[in-house]
Amino acid sequence: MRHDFKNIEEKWQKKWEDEGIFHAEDNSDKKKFFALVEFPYPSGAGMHVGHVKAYSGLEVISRKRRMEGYNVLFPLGFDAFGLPTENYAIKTGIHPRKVTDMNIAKFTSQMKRVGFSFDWTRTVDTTDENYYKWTQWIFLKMFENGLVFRDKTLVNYCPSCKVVLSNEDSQGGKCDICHSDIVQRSKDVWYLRITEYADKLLEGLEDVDYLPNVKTQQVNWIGKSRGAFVNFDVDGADEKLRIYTTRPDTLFGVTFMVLAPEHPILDTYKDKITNFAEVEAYRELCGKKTEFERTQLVKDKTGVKIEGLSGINPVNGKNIPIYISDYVMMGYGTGAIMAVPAHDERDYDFAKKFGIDIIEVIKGGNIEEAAYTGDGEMVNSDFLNGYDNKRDSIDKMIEVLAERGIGEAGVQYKMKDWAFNRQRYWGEPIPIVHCEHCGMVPLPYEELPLRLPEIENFEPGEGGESPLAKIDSYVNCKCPKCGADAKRETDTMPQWAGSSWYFLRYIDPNNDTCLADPEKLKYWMPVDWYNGGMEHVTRHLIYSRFWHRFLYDIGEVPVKEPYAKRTAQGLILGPDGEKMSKSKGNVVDPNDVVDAYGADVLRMYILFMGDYGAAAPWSENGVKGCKRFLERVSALTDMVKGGEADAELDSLLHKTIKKVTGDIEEMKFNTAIAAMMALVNKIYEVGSLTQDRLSAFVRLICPFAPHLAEEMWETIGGAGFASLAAWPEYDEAKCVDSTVEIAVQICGKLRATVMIAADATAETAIAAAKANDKVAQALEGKKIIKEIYVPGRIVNIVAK
RNA sequence: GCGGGCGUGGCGGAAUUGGCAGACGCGCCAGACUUAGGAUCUGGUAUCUUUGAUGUGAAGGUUCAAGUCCUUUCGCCCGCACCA
Repeated sequence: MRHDFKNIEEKWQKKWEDEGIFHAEDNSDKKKFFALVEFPYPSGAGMHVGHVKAYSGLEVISRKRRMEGYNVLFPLGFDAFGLPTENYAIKTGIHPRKVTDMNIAKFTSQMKRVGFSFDWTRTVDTTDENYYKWTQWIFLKMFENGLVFRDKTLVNYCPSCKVVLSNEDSQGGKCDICHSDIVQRSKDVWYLRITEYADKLLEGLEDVDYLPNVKTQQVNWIGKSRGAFVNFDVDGADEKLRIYTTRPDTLFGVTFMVLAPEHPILDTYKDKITNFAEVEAYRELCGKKTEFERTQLVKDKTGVKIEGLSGINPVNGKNIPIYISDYVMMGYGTGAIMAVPAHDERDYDFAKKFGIDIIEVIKGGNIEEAAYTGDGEMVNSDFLNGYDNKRDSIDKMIEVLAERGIGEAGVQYKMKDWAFNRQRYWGEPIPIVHCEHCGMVPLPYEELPLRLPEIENFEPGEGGESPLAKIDSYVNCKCPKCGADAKRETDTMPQWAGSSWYFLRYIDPNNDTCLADPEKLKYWMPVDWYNGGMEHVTRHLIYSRFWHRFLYDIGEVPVKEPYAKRTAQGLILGPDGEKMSKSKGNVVDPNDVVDAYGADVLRMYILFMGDYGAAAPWSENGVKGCKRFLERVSALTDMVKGGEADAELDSLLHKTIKKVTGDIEEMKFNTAIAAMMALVNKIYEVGSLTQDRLSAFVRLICPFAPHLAEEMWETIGGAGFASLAAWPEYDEAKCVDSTVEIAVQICGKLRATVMIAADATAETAIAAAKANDKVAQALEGKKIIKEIYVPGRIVNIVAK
């Protein structure tokens, strides 16, 4: 019997929806399970196979949890603000609102066809004014708590998208949206003070169950380092030059200093700098380099010596030259460094090029040839001589120096404050008014949401200003504080704003008096399991942990960390093993697979193709294999017979239930499916099975192939929905074989296998092994030195 | 450069964490049923000089026993990257 997947899939999807069987209950005594997947950006291209893989993991786990009796919240929404929609609107003239609605409708119907068990009654849309009202509300709360500021600094700017980007959005010097080169521009922009939460974000990682590499990546991104700030007197200036170093132990090796080209002290003392023209020329040269070029590690250092100013080394009073060079960044530390060429590779390269002294202060290397960055005994260091920077910690060094009034302990982070704005239309308006008298004034909470105005032209301004700046009726307003004429902020929030708290809104999606009801938050939070892509680890995952921790600090949410557990799925590669892309023409459309093979086959194949966390190439033949398997499964209803169950088959069934139950929890879906395939092969070999064995199998496969499972469940007269039936249990006793086949090795080489009782003693096992012909033959004339029996596994006899 | 990971048949991948390497699937080979097979079913399928030997990128080592642990080395992928 061939099953008609099109009809049965439509039939069950409709029944599930009509009866609302996947709706999470709000006031329940049941144990809760909150499963979260990263909500999609509803692009015009529709659903991608990557979406299916990203959601299928927790889909299976959520379905299993429901069958285990949990109250499951497994929602999906749409992260719909963003540039692609806006660019499409610019190109076609269709309003972003319309484009978004169309795309959401398309995505929703495609998701439903896959049979995902999302609770569609809790969908959120970040572009809905009832949603972004609360995004704005959180922004104002941050403003109120001093976490929002405006600063004119060098920012990452994408000339193609005409927007300012955060550090997270310009990794590798490329725009995260269009991949063109980022340039540095001086601009007045909004920042969120995420650095204030750096330590809290680090500490929070200790209490959560994240994949180890997710944790390490976040730790590295935050990049906390401990060191010391040291002030150097400047000959020729009446202010001190402050530097940050993680190696205060090498202070006696300092032979020069380097400033970032943008360092403000240069402008303050430009009259004293006799070669200021040269300095200006070098600055101009650096300005032309992109941030990416500038951060490339290059052996060939460039720089200019500052004539007229020199530094004084605080430990020995020596006069040392000051240089500017672009290998020092204004954005990290103080924008100035003490250079120790003997023990730092970059300083070494610079000193070699400019002919500066190299003084060894740590023994262990050969400074004639290269910088020595290792540990060792300290020399040429006056009062520090005899210390060993391996034995004595950096903290000890800082202490010794501080006693002499040199430097103080300090901490630095690689993470920078979050540039929080886009000069575009399709984003949350920033609810701030600029008033001549009162400065930056937040909109009163009761005036939220601040709606996006209806406009015709979405094109951003040439000078990088928001299209909203052209709308006078929007810009001109009254100051909420003094009532005078004022101007509204025209920047909008970046893409990541709406996604920084969306999981909270699923809990209470229609609440219009607060983010979400505190009682409901208490029941549902934290998210029990969050699955998503590795690409979000240093963006969304950091941002949303920051927002959530802030909301905790102001008492809006009941738990510190939003996500108790975080896993990640691997990419699906094209059939050629390359990353799928339109230009390579290797994209597989999941909708075609659903059309040709059905949703169950698609789901099954995506989970079977390999390790869930690893990348794996698509294979059309692999899809066919899964189709074949499901055909064989569907025919099982014809094989039901009464009478006694086959004992061997029964045992395998219980082992399979145990295996699948455990594998799902570890996201080892591929081996779970392999075990079910092996079971089906065995059933075919036996030729029949009993009704209750089939019932158990149908429930077992239900999370993977739910439509087929429902159909079979109905055929065999199961009550209600298979999706809500009890998860099959296994009998531990039946998972243990009474007799086992064990391997017999002689000197580590396999010679035979023998059947013995599972609970056999070492003596009987070894005796049984020796009784084997081949073993006896191999042992003939040899002296037995050692006999090993590993229960249920192996006998190894060592003989000479 | 730093951090993380990986390397197993023709292919995707398994291996109870030190205990019979290659589960399961694909592909391939043979057979059955067929007018037909790119459908279905059954059997086979690591390699070789096949009573045996050799095999998990390479070379050493620990062990009764190594894909798994240690050392060295080669190659690939991902993240960060002149972070002072």
